[in-house]
Amino acid sequence: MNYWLMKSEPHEYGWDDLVAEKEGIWDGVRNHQAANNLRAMEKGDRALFYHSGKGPEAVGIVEVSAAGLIDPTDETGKWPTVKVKPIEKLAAPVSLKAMKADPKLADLAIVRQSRLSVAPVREAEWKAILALAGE
DNA sequence: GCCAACGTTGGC
DNA sequence: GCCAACGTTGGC
Repeated sequence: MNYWLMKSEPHEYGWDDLVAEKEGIWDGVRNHQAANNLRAMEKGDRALFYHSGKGPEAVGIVEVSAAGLIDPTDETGKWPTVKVKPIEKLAAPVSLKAMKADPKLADLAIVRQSRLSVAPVREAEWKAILALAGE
């Protein structure tokens, strides 16, 4: 089981949109580092759903429901994607500020490189974030 | 193949 | 709205 963090602008595609759809496809990634992370995902992996922009915070947990897909919006047929489904909304959202303030999360990929839209999360980091969420 | 210029993303 | 970080493009 691997853990990830997936970032989205809530105005473009937010947690509520995913819940309404029941399953979402994570298309539109055109960044090699993020794409490599998408390729490394396996069905059953868990990811934090993170809202970027104003008041950036992790809001929910999703599960990878299909992995190893090709982005249907990609004309070249090369960029990867996955499908995710919502598991649960966090009891309390975890702000980027709170993550940055936690010494256990000092090496978190998203803290170190804010522009990465799909980032790995270590198991210890995952647990630390859930603790911050009051889970 | 290097590097400067430019564009985009995302936090503040 | 600004700026830092990063990626991409294009001239040489």
